[in-house]
Amino acid sequence: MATVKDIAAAVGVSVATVSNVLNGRPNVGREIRARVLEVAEQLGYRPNRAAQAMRTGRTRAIGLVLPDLTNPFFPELAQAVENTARAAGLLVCLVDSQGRVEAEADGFSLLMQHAVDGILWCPVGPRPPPILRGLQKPVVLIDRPLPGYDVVQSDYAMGGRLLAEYARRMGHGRVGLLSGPRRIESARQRRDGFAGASPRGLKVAWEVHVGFDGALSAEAEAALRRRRGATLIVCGNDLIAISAIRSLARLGLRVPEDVSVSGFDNIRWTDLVAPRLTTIAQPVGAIGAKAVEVIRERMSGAPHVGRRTLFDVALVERDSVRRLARR
Amino acid sequence: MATVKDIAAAVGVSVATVSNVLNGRPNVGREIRARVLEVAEQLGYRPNRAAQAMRTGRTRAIGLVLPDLTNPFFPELAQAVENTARAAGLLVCLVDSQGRVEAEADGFSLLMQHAVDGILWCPVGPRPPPILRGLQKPVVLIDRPLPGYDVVQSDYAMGGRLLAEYARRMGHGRVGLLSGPRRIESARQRRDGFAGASPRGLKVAWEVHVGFDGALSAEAEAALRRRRGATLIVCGNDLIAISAIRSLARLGLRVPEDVSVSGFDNIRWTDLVAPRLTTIAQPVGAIGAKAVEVIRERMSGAPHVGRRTLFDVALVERDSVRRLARR
DNA sequence: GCTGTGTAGTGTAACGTTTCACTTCCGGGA
DNA sequence: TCCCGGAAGTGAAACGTTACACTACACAGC
Repeated sequence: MATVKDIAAAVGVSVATVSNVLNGRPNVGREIRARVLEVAEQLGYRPNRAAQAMRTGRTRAIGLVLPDLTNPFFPELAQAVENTARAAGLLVCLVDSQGRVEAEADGFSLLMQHAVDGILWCPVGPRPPPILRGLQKPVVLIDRPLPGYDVVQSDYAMGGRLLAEYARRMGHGRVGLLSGPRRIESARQRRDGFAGASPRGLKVAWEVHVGFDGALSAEAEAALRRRRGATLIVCGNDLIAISAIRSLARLGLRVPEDVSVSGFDNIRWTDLVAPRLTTIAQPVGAIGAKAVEVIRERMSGAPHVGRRTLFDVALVERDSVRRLARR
Repeated sequence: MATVKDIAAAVGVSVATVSNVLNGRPNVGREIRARVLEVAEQLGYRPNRAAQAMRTGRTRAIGLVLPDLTNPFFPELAQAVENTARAAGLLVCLVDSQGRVEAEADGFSLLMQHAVDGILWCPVGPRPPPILRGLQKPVVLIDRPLPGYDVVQSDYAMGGRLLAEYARRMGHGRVGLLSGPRRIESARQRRDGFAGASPRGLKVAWEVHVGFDGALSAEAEAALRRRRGATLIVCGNDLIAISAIRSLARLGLRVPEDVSVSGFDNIRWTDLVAPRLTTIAQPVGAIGAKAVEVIRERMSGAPHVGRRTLFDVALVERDSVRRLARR
């Protein structure tokens, strides 16, 4: 591959001048500038990123650390991040921790060795791993806030509120909660948004916490069996909702005729399952794009302010929640 | 961050010796070796990949170029690839081309600038883009073969055969094909496997090609409306099958009571849709892991032999194909 | 005592780029 | 005529690592 040296030799100037041209510095005359650009083009010159990285300490690559690509929320996010980043000339380095903090730490270590310029991170745990302490590169959180970090996410409180109001409007008085993990902040926000909205006459009969991957614990199964008067099961995300529907089906209960179920995320395929899922849609693509934008600002020196960027969400009404007759 | 120089200074040897220890070269005595390792550990030394890359020309990073993370086959694949790669100390750089060859080419350019050691690629087009001509790094194809490249994929011919035999066994005599894109080799393999198996008494009544993303063309909709005696619709993948089921539902047809549908891939959620999809399962995780293994061999000098690694697939019998009464 | 061989360790150039400090040249003002 | 300032361009060091060519030394065999 062609190097600055080759260009310099071809044009008959010094490598310093070539570098100056390539980096748009002003101290080069018109003609030489033009010549250099021309030759670079025609030699198919591409800067050697490793050499640049070595000299400048910047790699023009970012890390994307995700908990589980198997949850359809994340591929969509990753796609948006990658596309936005590539448009800005940034390479995306992927880590999928499969929900394990040790894998996450390994991933960070790898990313740090490669000296990525910044990290987009959706954390699995409630606190940053020690290895991040020694990182002087910007980190921007996606979807799940952690104290002291910038974060880009949906307005989950709004989502919870929307759901609560909708439940009331549809005549539901007692609901059961199949919430996401206790230690994941975004799960808590959804839950608190719902519980906190509490329109008159809406009561949370019970609550069980389960994983976001939709695997139901024995406790959750038991809760679905008993139900204690709940006419609507409000689930922490769509995966949980789909699992709940299946579980209810095994109990001989039909959704929404016998019991209603709501989801959260509006992942693709939620309108393909039966019944089609009523859920909260979030602008995943916009979140990914915004996250890249934020980290780019941070990479170019913007101060870290622990800022939270929120996106509006919307109720998507489909078939899994039934309107109850007014008593 | 600590460098070899720091270690050398701390131990009181030359940087060359430190490097020799770190790279497991033999010409260092026991004691010094131990000292160096100890100090490296305690200084939290991590090799600077950029500097290594510069010196050796190897980055210990690989590219993963995918057509569409939105298709559930690929996240699962990406997860397997990333995990296997990370276990081998390799960083995965992601490109999602959204099915566009220009985006694919951009991605390659980016990966080449960053000098990845190899590329895992699931191509969207029928031929490699020109930019790949100038690449001297190994490329291994995943899922979709291209002439002259190594490829790791499922035995799609076997899948097609399995499906054909099953169809016959279930009493279906005339089938319609909703095949994947004509120009994608893996789609062709599935199709040919099915059509080529042709047990006695099994007839392909019609065939329409559609995209792997499950968006049905007007022609496809029309074919589903007419059906021309087909009792089973054999779909190129699960996304197509799910779309077909929806489309049939809009026509007032129930699956499998009125018409049967089969899928391909066994993506997650296929047992959540209604009816649960009968399909062909492929070992996605194993494919991803194997692909990493193959590219690692290639990276360490194994010759390029245009080798094809095939994985067995299996029929997953669920509810979307009905047994027909023997006439 | 000499040569040969093997082990342990070192000095330093090189990879491709950026950047600081420097030189050279030219024109204008005093 | 001399000096100054700015514009245009250059030399070379530096980033962290590796690897080649080398030295120093000990010891065995004759």
